Amino acid sequence: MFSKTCEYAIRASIFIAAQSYQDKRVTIKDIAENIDSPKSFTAKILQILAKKEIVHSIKGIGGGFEIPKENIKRINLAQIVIAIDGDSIFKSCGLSVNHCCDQHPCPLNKKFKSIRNDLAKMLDSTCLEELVLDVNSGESFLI
Amino acid sequence: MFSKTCEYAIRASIFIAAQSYQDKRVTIKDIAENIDSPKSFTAKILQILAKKEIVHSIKGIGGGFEIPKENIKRINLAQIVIAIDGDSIFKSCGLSVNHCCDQHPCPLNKKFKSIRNDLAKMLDSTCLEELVLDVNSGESFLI
DNA sequence: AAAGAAATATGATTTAAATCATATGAAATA
DNA sequence: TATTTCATATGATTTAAATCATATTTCTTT
Repeated sequence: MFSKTCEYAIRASIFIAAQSYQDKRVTIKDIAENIDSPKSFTAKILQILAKKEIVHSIKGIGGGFEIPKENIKRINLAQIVIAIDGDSIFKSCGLSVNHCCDQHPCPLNKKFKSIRNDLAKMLDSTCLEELVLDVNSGESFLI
Repeated sequence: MFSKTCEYAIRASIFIAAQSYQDKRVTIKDIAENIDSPKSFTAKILQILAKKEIVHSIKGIGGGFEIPKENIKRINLAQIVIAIDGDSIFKSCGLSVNHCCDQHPCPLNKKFKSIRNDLAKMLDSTCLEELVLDVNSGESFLI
């Protein structure tokens, strides 16, 4: 469904948000350990998220990553997915038929659109905050 | 969503079925040309489909691939997807969290399950026949 | 100002998927 | 039975994603 990169991005974002929610800033090492991801690879992903202003990075001693509390409500999964994988998951043809569209549909066009729409709706309506609450209350896990 | 291999498998199956529906047998070359896929790669995929008895292969002059008419009704997309990609798409965690399950759910477990179920339902309820009819009537395209 | 701790930037390596190429085997027909 | 046409089998190559490694930059603290 998502690329591994995107999965790590989502898990990292949730973790950072969960810590920021408790006023804690986290380093790459913290993140990698707590979401069980390769450290350098995670660093690369965080750079992208920082550039897209999904996470905020602070260099130097005491630095790390955080997500301002106001943003935890505002950031949704769709933004993260788009930042990493682009919007192909929302638009691309399920059978990779060239130029598949309503005027020139693949045999699955209609049925796929419905599922893709559900996915898009879900990603769009799921903000970090609700995921953070679940993680912080021990109802769900990142590892 | 699906691997490229699986996409080719689905398109090839639809094409073969569409031709079989009109009592025509097709060669690998025909298939590759008509679904715009790499020929040798397609051959490899067809071997798998033949072993899983989704398509029927006939060697020698006049040979090729076909899907017996009775089967065009019976074969659904889920069977093809499982033959190629396995059932991971129906079961795997959207965030690749280790051992994600109801007792140890990732933050997206619930929401993903709902979408995966819709997908499974769609693949299960879509048989080759309905796709073939669309293709043969010119309503949808494989290329 | 110096030292240390952090992110950033870049490039190399590994792995897996996708693709290409070719030799082999089986069936039909002449 | 020889030849041709097809699928089958196998392995090599390419490509892209994932991972690893390291040098550089920035910031903080002393």
